Amino acid sequence: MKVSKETSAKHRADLLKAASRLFRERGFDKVGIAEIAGAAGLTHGAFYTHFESKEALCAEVIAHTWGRDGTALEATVDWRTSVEAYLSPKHVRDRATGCPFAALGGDVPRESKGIKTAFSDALERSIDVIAARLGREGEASGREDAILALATMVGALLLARTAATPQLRDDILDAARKELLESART
Amino acid sequence: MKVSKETSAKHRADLLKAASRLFRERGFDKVGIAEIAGAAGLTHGAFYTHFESKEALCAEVIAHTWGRDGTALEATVDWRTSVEAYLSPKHVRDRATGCPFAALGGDVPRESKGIKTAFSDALERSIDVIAARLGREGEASGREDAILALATMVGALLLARTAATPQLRDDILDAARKELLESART
DNA sequence: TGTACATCAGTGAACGCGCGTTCACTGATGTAC
DNA sequence: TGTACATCAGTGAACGCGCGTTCACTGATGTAC
Repeated sequence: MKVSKETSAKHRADLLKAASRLFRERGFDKVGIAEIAGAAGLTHGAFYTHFESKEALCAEVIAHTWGRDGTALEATVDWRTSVEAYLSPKHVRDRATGCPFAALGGDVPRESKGIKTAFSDALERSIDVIAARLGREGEASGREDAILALATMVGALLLARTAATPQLRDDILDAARKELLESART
Repeated sequence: MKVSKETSAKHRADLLKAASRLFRERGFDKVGIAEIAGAAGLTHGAFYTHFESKEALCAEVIAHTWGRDGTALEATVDWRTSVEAYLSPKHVRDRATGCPFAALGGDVPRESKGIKTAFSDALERSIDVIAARLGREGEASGREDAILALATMVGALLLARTAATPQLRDDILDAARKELLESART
């Protein structure tokens, strides 16, 4: 049965939201259309009135995910607090609501061009955002520092998530946190 | 038809080798048993005389991959050369023969416990190897430095592989290389 | 404002396909005599 | 050393299953009068 325009728009947003969480938690391949639709309170058939294909959804999800509950890097809190939240056991656990770079970055090179482009654009924007936060008054090295900080954080989070023991996980988080907060103080 | 013990052992090694390359290139989910068997010159049925299941293969592949053409971190060349090889456009391109942490690290948290354990063990060993290479005469901070270096390298390689332009790719590689070679000189 | 009707978001059965896995069979290997 | 036979690695057809996608149908929406 038909629903109102507002309801339909909400359903589309719900599909994106559900896909964003599920993809980050389990990857593009391990989540089906039916499960995404179900999480949004719909059946799988309705999915195709909102998206042309699963691949189209993936690309749109990527563009959509940043600016939501994503990286915690664009937050209004100070840099130190952002780094501590990023490199926390909680973020290691909460893949579904965490950083998309760490959750999906490894999958992107295997996917289609549309997905790769959307991801790369988000990466460029994130670098700019971090550079703006790190940069002290027209410093030329802003971009380089931002890239280095992002790479270290993403790498540490990724490896921490593969650690089988809390000990190893915390060693990784601690090593990265120490470095990032020290270099920020300079 | 039956084959000799030596041939059978070679077939098993060939299956592991083919799976190691294919998994790193395309991930566990996007590679099928038939394709792995085919790459090893066998049919899919033969696979099950060597491995109990695909999952069992995955776990064994992880344990098997390090110490082969893996990370380039255990090489006989000096540290600077290792870092430059790791953070090179060639390594960005050659996923199939490159670092398993960057290629499969993102998938590991989604997989079974056996896979996670195998991966975590390899991570511990790699940290030790790097610590031994970095450590200067009984330095206490060896492990921490090793973790930081590995996280930065893995994060940079992962992000560089998602970059849609050579410009962004090289910016990422350059930023990480600069940092790693500077901090090694101290 | 009220009525008639075209639109179209959502439903659920159905499809083709590829995957992991099983199994009856084959024939070379390697062992027992 | 030579022969007979049990073993078992490899083959390829077949299986059940879940997936992405399609489509005839439904009925509430929203528009034309």
